[in-house]
Amino acid sequence: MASILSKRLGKRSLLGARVCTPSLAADGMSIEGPGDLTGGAHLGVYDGGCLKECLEESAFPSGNLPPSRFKLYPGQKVYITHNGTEYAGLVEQHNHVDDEVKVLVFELGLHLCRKTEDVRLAETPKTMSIPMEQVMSTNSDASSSAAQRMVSRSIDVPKRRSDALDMDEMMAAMVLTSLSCSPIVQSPPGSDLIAAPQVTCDLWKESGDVSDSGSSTTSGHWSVECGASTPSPPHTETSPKYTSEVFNASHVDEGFETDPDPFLLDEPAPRKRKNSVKVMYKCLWPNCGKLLRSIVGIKRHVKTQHLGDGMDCDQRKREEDFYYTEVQMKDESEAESTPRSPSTATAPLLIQPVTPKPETQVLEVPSVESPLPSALSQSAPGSFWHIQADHAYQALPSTIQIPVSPHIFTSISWAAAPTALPALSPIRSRSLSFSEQQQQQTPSIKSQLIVASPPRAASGSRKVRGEAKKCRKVYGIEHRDQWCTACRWKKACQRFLD
DNA sequence: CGTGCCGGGCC
DNA sequence: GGCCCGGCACG
Repeated sequence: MASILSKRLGKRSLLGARVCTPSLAADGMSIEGPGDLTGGAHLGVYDGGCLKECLEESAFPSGNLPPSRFKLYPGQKVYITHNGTEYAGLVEQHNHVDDEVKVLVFELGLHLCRKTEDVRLAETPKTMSIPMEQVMSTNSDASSSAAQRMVSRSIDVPKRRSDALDMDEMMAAMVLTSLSCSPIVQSPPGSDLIAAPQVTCDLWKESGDVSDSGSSTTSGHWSVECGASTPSPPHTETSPKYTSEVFNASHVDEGFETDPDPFLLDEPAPRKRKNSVKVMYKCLWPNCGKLLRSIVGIKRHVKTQHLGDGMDCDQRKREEDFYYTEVQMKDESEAESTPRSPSTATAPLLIQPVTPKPETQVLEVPSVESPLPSALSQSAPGSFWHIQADHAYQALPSTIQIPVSPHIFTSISWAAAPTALPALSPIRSRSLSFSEQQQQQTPSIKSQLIVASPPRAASGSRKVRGEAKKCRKVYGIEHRDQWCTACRWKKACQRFLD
């Protein structure tokens, strides 16, 4: 039945139905109206309450509804103007073909025929809640209370509104969802987010991108890592950097660079950083290693700095992905907002490659390696010097001591570290001559020795007890006066050297 | 536990 | 610098 169809349409239509025109009313029964019945019509509904009440209540509501195509159902309460007076009535019949409505006006006891457009609908909020089923079942029934109920179902207007609302909400939700889902991904087009429906597509697309980059998979990490979530701190210096990057094509630095794109800063990246761990994207291009906060940023970097315009879009895009990797950096100090020099920037940070790409290996090397040597070079020398002093204290020729005693090894290992130092004093050099030779012969073990030796120095510095007899043993405690001086002094025996 | 001797104090 | 000794490591 057409009514069903129209009803459905009506639901969708936002328009309220209002039909009468003031001037018209005077005509009485004849109704003229628009031919179009298909439009969704919202009819006021009246649940069989008293007419009077309806009149009072509905006098205005219907008026608010814009005149338009609508459908009237038997039993539906409407208002019509007759002889200059408005009367409430019930729809008896709605002739779609002629677009006329037959209305029963109780007050006059008349059946009036009016054009649809001249009929004003009485609408009540109550009707909104009426379920569809009711409507469906009552369609064909023109009389009886059932008809009245039917009317109620027509209340689509409000419902429709809710629908619209839902749609809006959904849209909003989708946008939000996409935002939250694809934190880092947001491409420079972040501004697009503002846009409506179309955006959605892009967003979803983007989200896919996100997972692609691996950020989505790492979300677990974030949740695990607790800590102060640091929403992107103000990066005031970013702007300048950005400009420099943009304008200086040859600009290549390994430094820690904040994301140049202001849009990206406030986005997902901050969110992801639930704790102090932050995700960065590192350029894998040889000798570059640039760090950026966002995928977009790194992509752009790779594109502009390394790939250039040589290749076509597709190829370039693939290349972009290839030349950067995601890394998690543990940022203990909140210094992230301040620029750092290349050397200091990476050291305190824990760089943890997230992506399985082989290139990631490269990342760790620089940051981890650099601090190590420096630490050793600083600590080792001190111990070394101390040892040397000890040897000197005993006033024994270094050439003899070193080869003879098991300490040799120790000495050598220690010596290795100092060699790293550019300048050795003549004295030191002399005492080290032996060990230095060793070191030159086996440069490859240098690092090992360096690492192992420090601990030894502490405990191993003590001279191993010699096998030879000592003065004490020889002469006995009774003849202490016959001991060598060293023995008397409880020093290393010089008479019976091992 | 005896011994070797380092590290350090006293003069 | 000579002398002495507490204390540790080693066997």
